[in-house]
Amino acid sequence: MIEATKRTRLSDRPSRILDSAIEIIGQRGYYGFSIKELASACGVTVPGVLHHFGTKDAILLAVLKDIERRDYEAVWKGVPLTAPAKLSEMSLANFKRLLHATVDRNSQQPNILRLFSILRIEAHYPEHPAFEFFYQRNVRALRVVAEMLEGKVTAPKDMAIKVVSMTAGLEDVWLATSMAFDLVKQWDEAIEMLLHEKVFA
Amino acid sequence: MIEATKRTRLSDRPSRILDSAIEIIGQRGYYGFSIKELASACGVTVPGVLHHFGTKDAILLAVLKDIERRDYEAVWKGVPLTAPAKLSEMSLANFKRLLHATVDRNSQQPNILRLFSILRIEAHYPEHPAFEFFYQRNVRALRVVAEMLEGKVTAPKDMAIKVVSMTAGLEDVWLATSMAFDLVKQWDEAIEMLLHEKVFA
Amino acid sequence: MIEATKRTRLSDRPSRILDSAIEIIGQRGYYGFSIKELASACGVTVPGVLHHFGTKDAILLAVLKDIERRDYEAVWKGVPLTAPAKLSEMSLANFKRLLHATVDRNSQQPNILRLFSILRIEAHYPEHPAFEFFYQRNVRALRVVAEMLEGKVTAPKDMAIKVVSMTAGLEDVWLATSMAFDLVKQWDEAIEMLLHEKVFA
Amino acid sequence: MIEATKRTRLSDRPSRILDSAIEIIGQRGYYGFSIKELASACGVTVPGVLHHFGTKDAILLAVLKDIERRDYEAVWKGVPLTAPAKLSEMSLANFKRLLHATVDRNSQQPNILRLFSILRIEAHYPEHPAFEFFYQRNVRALRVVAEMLEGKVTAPKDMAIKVVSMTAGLEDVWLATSMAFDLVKQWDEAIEMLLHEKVFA
DNA sequence: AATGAATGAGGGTTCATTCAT
DNA sequence: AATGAATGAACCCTCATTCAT
Repeated sequence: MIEATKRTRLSDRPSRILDSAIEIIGQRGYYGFSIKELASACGVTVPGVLHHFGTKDAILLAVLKDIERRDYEAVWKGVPLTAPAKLSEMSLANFKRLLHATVDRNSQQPNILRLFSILRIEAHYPEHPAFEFFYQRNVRALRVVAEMLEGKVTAPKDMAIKVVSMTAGLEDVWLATSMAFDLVKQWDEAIEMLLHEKVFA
Repeated sequence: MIEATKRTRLSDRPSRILDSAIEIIGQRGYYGFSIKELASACGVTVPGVLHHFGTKDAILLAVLKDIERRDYEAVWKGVPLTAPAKLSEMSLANFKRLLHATVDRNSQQPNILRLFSILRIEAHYPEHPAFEFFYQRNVRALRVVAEMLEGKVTAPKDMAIKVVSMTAGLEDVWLATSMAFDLVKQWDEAIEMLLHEKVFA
Repeated sequence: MIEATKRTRLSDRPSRILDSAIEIIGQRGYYGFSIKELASACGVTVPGVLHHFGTKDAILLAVLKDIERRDYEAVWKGVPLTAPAKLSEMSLANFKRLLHATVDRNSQQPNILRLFSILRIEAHYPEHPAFEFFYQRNVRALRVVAEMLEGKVTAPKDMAIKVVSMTAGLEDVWLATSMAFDLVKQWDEAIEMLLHEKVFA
Repeated sequence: MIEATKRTRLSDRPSRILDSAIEIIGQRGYYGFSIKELASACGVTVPGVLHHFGTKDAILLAVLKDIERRDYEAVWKGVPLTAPAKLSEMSLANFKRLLHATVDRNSQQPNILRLFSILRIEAHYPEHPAFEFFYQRNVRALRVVAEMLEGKVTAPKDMAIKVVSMTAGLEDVWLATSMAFDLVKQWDEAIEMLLHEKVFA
């Protein structure tokens, strides 16, 4: 039968399944995504997929945690400031650099961006399996950005809302226009405009 | 059930169905929404719903067009400028006033806002029944805003991207935080910051 | 749903489904019985069956209630004594006559007997969907028989246990031996032996 | 705990598996019992269980034979009469003593009793893996009891049916009432009533 | 002795839809 | 205008079992 492709390395399958899941969930969201589609997309049977993750919801959460972990390693690992007290000591330039790096990374993996875009909205509904994940994530994002802006703008919490909203909004519109503009450039300009107010404060 | 007997001449049942549909689609999106749930939410049978709209996709489009029509009547009807050539003649103050009115109206019907939020993202996928609707709507929004900004900012198209993104982003974050901040106030401030660059142009 | 006559003229399909369900559940019990088998046994599709009953558990309960209703109409309807106070006024001869009629009827519908035999035991487990049904039924049987024996034997409750147990036991053994003996005759003799103690009381 | 097993040598795992199996099968029967549940109930993997027994059916039969063996050792071992010809020579007092001991033992291990109760009924169906086991067991029980009663009652075979039925019936009702009465006492009394006829014979 | 991987078959249930009434 | 019946397809998930390790 199949000699080469059938028996692969041990941990190969689960991560290949997660990769396929990102693609599919990124297109149809959680409700439009089916295990069967995922299974046949990576050449496994449906129970074969469930053998590794147990449940549809578990697949979703595994995908989210995997992406978050990789993002953390790629962007945030180098940043030594994790204690909340220290976040406010970050310079404005470093703040921009950090968020710029995040947006830049996002612009290079649009399928992951698409997944987060759609799930973030779907998960507003409390019974959604990723509700908790995104609620926490959103709260944390607003808090961290606000802390970073502490002492640099007049109303850090309000500015955090605007910065986070602008970032999410630009990413969504970017995807909606089939990536027809330079996401990073637009974001850089927008951030400049938003933070320019500091001068007058 | 007793209420159903005193039906008005023009059956208000279709519009009551649409109201329920807004609620449900706004929570679970198109894929997570089922006709059965819609039917029992407004006390009709499933074929009873289909009798009026024929198809699940048709329900979705009917909802979208109904909302768009009502929005148009509420916000845009008073604006005399519809011809593309005339849009650029609108004053910056009127431009802000118009968008402000839209955001203000949206903030008063969060369930409709939720519906547009989720569908806008879901419909990125070309096979989604509302793909065409949202693609056109998005293109039109960017074009109209850009035309309005013509002659008022240095890069109207770029600014349109930022304004549209900021609006969408704020609305999403507003919903995600259980409407924990004043959407209109944040939007007003953000628009001021974005359009402030005009001074230096 | 709550209707006296199950068999509607237009479509006897629900009652034909119940008849097939008796057969199958009587052989494999609740856990060994599948809707698919039931469906193809009476020429319907699986959703066709579920259209009428909604759920596997609901089928089971519908079967039980249908049988109980028919038994009530066939055996107990003629008995005017239903008020607990009146049960003890029943003569011993009438008591025997009533239970005899029940056993006689059971001996004529072994498939229904088989169904009750297996479910009665399966339902000892509290999570079984028929647990409540059989628990109540068992309590009621012991209570009713005890009341009937009031004033006729020295220990009515103990005798009720023996009578009920003997009846159930004989029916089970009868089924287990492929109905190799005369159930009614054995029951008549056994009851005579059990109630003979009255002489010495 | 009861140190009943004598295979204490290396691996008591098989017997621990059997103990868990008794519990589960006793609650849900053969059809409602799954290897997975059994496995996780005793901290082994599914193939781990199958490694010892090979098959689901084999587990069932191993359980039955193990119980039968222990019952034989506990109750019947002391009885010297095994040759059919000798059974009829047993005194009536010894007959009662022997069956009393069996019922007494059963009353002390209700989970095993439950298992036999449910399987005995389930196995009426010829395709059940324990059909043969219980059919033989039932035939043997009726024959052995009949032989024991030979020369002591007028119709030994009929009386055997009643004695066996009464025993099984009392055990079932006892379990159904959450063991609310004294099983052994009820059985003793019932047997007295049934065998009282000897006086008139 | 014991496990992780994988699978074919089947479980109950929901889905959007058609059709006769 | 509205319903009950019915269905094919798809849903997530569990089953007992095999096999390489």
